Amino acid sequence: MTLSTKYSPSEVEDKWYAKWIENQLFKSVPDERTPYTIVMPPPNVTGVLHMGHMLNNTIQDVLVRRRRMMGFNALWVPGTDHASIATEAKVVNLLREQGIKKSEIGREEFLKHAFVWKEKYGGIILQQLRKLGASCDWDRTTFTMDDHYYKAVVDTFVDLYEKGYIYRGLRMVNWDVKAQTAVSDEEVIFQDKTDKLYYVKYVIEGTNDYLTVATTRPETIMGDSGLAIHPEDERYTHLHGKKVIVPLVNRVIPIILDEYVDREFGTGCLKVTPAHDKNDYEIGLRHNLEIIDTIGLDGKLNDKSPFFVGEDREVARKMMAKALKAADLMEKEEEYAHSVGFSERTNAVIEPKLSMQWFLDMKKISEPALSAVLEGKVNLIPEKFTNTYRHWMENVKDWCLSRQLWWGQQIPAYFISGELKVESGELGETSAEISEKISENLRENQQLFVVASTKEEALEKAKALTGNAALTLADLKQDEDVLDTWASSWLWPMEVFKGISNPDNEEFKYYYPTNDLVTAPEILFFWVARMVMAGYEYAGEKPFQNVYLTGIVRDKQRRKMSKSLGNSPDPLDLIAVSGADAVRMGMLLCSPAGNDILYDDELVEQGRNFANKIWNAFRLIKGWDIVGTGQCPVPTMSEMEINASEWFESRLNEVRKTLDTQFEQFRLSEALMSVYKLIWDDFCANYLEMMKPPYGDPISAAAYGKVQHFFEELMTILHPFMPFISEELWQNVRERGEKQFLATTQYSEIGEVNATLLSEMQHILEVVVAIRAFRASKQISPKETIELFIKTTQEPIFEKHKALIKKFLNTSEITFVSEKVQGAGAVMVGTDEFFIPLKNIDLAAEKAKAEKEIAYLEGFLVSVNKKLDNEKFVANAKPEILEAERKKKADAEQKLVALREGL
RNA sequence: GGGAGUUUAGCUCAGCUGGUUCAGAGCAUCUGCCUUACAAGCAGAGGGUCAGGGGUUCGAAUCCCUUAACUCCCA
Repeated sequence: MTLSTKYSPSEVEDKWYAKWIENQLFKSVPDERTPYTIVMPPPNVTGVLHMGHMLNNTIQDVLVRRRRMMGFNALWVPGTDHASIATEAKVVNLLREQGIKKSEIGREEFLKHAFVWKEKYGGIILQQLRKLGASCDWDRTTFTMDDHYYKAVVDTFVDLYEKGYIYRGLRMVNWDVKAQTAVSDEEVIFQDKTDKLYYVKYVIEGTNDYLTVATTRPETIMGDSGLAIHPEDERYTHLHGKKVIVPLVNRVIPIILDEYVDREFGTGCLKVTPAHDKNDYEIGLRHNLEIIDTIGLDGKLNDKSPFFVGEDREVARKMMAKALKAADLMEKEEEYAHSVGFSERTNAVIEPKLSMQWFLDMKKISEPALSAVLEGKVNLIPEKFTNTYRHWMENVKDWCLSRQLWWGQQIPAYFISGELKVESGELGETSAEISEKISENLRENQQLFVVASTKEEALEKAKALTGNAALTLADLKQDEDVLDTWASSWLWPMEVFKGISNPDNEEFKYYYPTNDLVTAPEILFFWVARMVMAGYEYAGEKPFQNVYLTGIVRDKQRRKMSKSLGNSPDPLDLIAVSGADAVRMGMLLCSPAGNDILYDDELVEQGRNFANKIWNAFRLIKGWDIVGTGQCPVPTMSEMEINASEWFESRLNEVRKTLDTQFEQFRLSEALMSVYKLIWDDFCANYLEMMKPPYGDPISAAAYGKVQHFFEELMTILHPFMPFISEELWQNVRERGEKQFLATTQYSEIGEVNATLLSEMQHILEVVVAIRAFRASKQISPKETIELFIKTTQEPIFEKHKALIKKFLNTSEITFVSEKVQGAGAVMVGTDEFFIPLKNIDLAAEKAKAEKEIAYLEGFLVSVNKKLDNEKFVANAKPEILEAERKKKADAEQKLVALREGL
């Protein structure tokens, strides 16, 4: 068999993934074993695989594969999120291309289109994850709008409402004019933008004087209902209690005093437009100002505005500026850089808008979620996120649950008759009047709407509420809005096991709480924290034990990967070129928990090189002729082979122990590095070189068996990181049955670590390196044999490993001496001395080298002696440290003696 | 403005409760090698006053204070 010197992953990866699936290796059903469960953060149904998914899912796969091999009943549940805003936007766009308007076809028809779209394009990402090697139980793939899931979300809403946690309220929301919905604070992205800052004149009533107000939004002037100054601003003390005239509109509004005003900003005068700015709304409430809503839901000026009706806010802004200039009410305008909120989904500038929404009171429900993390029932990894988490949870704001969309779970509130929505205040109403009206409505609403899981139940409730038995379904009108997507995904760890819709089922009891969650810190609050809340509220138990927060994948210049920058490689291309194993390894090697990873092609290259190294180790082993099989007498192993194998076994066990602790602490990149070095340095560079028979010679069956065994062991510990190449080589390193797979092979017990043997070999290998360096410095070719004299106090060790030294250093002869050898180059390792006879030795250079070493050691001795002569050190230092210092001293002294002798 | 975090070799990071031969790894760099497993490789080598300053201590990358730069979260 001739094998290429290069490993080609593409031939291998698809083959094994298909076999794993065909044999249902990733399927899990409850049994007597301990479960290990991960639920995948469900990607958007609209999504395509990007580098962030790659990192995140690689980590999950590593964790779950390892547990599977540790004998746990390992389960990784995949799924997708319906992502209301993002998906609805895609469907709307698609329909628009076909000339169909959402409003024309109506809700039912629209949802049909949406589902068709979802079936066709949704979940591509899950297909792509297979390329990465994701070992999910695909039969359990869940969608947040599956029937049972939909019902769970609706029932939860009803339950929370009945518990009094949900209320309706008029709030300033972030309005996305493009998507026609409110979006959460987290979905607003602030970006720096340069706009104009307009300085507008507000004439003081009854005078010719005016105040200048700086604003970026002159189109909201029509909604002004006050002008605020700081109470301690001496420039304006004389104006307290006065009134000003709104430019062009000619409405008279009061000057109010509020400490919110930043005296440094602009002129220190702030126009207050309660309907169109969050802070202004608050000020308006404090001062009982009018709320004049002049901008409609579409972002265009409405008929409450005296002019520019029907113009878009951006257009109206320019028109207003022009009109102000024409009326000589504009003092000046200047360039102004500020940060503006954009919708994450549609990129539209967010319009603060007052509207009626459903809210969840977070106070009560968030308490257990906070203490769970503080008490360590749920661990955040890395720990530093605990602070951020606490800070957020202690200042948690109520959750706006409603979204003005159709794609999602429709809010199960039924209005008994007529339209009750209060969009905003009427012209001329004060905020106090509006608040009063709202609470009136809420009181009224007690009779006017009911919340129920189904329309039929709602009807019963409505009848009971109104005492009107004649009510029919036609008298009920369900709220048009859907719930925020997070109001479905917060149930994810439970409802993937139907833990909400059928709480007593066996699967839920078995798999819940799950073990680890791997996600991005960006969604710590609006997803992770809420899952913990839901977990305690509905299962009385945390949803997971550990939350591993990954970093963000950036490019080399620390820029986020983004489509517009074009700095993100296509993960599938990467896999096609370098193989999934290489990509996985590249991503993992440089991603300690919580740190951003700076993606670079070099990382994947390192993965590819590693795969190739392993491949070539395999080729070497496969190429050996074996004697001792069949009829032939079984030759025993040589002493070197025995020593080498005992050493490697200890080394393997040592690393496996290290791996256990590294995994416990989620130090995955370190764990992978341990495996990397074990394979490359210990196995390939050392062990295989020790075991390798001279060219053309066969290897004994016994020795071969050892090598084969260790190679298999290495494949098992490599497998979670690089599942494909490890499976491929494990399958081929010896005969396997049809149904045997590395992916489901169980780890062996970790054996003993012989520390003496390890340090012994370490010393020998150090000697090898030192003498190789000596050879290199003297330009002695590796082919040239050397004679070696050893002066040591530990002769038995060198005697034991004589064959190894000979092989590694290409020595002709090894002789032990008790005196320094004249006319030879000298090398010192620890207190052992080595002499290599040379034809022409540069005595001066050797002498200079020795003197340099002596000078260093003398200096070193001074510092050690300083410590040992210090009474406080001797009195305070721990005994083992004292002991170590004394040994340093003795060793240095001994070395000095040897060096001085040499001179 | 409030809070948190980071700053260790050219790059990315380790370095636990202060103490082994004057700080480690991988990558990158340099030198020499196409030595029949692997040039996607082998054998070596160089590289850091641990951000600056001060303090505590017999002893500080590690603890405290301070300055600076950067990052994130909240307002």
